[in-house]
Amino acid sequence: MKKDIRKEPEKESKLLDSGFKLFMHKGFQDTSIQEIVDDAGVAKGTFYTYFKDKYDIRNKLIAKKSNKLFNDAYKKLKKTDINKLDEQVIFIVDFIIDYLEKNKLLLQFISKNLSWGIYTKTINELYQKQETENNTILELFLNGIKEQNIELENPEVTLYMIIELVSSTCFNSILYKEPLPINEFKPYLYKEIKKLINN
Amino acid sequence: MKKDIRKEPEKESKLLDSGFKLFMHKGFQDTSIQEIVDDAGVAKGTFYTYFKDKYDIRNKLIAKKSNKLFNDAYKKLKKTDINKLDEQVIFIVDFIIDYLEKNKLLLQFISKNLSWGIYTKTINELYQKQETENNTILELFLNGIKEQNIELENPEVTLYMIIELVSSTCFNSILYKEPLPINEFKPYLYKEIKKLINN
DNA sequence: AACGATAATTGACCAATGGTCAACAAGAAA
DNA sequence: TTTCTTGTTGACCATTGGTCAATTATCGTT
Repeated sequence: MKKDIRKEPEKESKLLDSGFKLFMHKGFQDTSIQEIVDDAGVAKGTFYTYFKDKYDIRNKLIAKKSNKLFNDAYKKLKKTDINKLDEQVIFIVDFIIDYLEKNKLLLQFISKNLSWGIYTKTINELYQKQETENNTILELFLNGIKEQNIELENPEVTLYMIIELVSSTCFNSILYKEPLPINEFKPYLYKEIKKLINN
Repeated sequence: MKKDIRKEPEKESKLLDSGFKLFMHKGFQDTSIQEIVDDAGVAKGTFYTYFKDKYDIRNKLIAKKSNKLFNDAYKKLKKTDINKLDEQVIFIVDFIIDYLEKNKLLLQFISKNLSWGIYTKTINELYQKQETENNTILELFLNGIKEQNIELENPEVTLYMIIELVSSTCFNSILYKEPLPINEFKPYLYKEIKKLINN
């Protein structure tokens, strides 16, 4: 028997849009499901055919938005002719910082609700349903290391540390100006990234 | 007129204990205030004379527990004769990792609920009410730099990056074994800490 | 000791919300 | 058309965070 797919993707994406809009302006806790479905123009019960619960829509939103941001950065990099690995990484970091600085609400939303476990789990789910693109930065990184003869004991771990260092410090630098406002903080950060890559 | 202080600190600490116990075993969301006050043996209203709301008790718990852990590490360090700055920092990091590895529930609680803004704000409040000790690692770090003639452009920023790198990566390594289980991950981390301090 | 003032405590009560489900609608297959 | 599956609806429920008027305990003052 063929599986019947009648679920309209429009409804899900409408709910996602409404959820995102409301989470941005009112925060996750202060947004009720009733408000989301009202905004999306569907009944409350419908919400629960597309999402397991309130956390489910939040996780999917974070995963999608983060992933899009990341892929945009990667696409823009491919249009440049930057060819040194450390500069490539810094280009991507810079793109992401700029974007988040201009979208502090998004950053706030991500940093308040993101946790590594949730993120990887949801990204994985979306990837298996082919609703998201692959993890391109790892490829970039591994290729760069091969081509440029960079010696790293464990590239995956190095990349991981760079990502963590960037995200945790930049979030604070942009949102709370701690320990420095982002523009003063950048040089230190980039120096450390170079150190991590070039030994 | 003298200020009347009749509030019993016992009640507050009983509520904190009950809250901690329940948050550990049932999680923050699944613990109701009714359960906390029942466990502490007070009425619901009393809760709200000691804490502004449910988030308030959570923030105070995180701040207190994190602070205690940190100070325990520092006290133990002072009993050793480690005198190189990078080794001192690694000693403290090691102490904290060990502790959190043995108390995964606490780590989970902290990492799920901690955000930098909340943390610094709450620590600051507690410090002003003299309910917590001072920020000793910064002193250690600055003293070490002076005594050992280490050259760092901006020591505060370096220390900050070390703390962020350690916390974000170790949390994931212990809880999710990503990118490596903590024991395999440690060498990479310590190498990077040394790089950060020694250039 | 007695009194008044202030602060702490209580628990019934309320409003809001996350989630359920029986009934209904719409479309596909026969 | 009839049947079956899947999507949709919104009234309804249980739970919970937070309030507040009334009560009790404690301190300073006379």
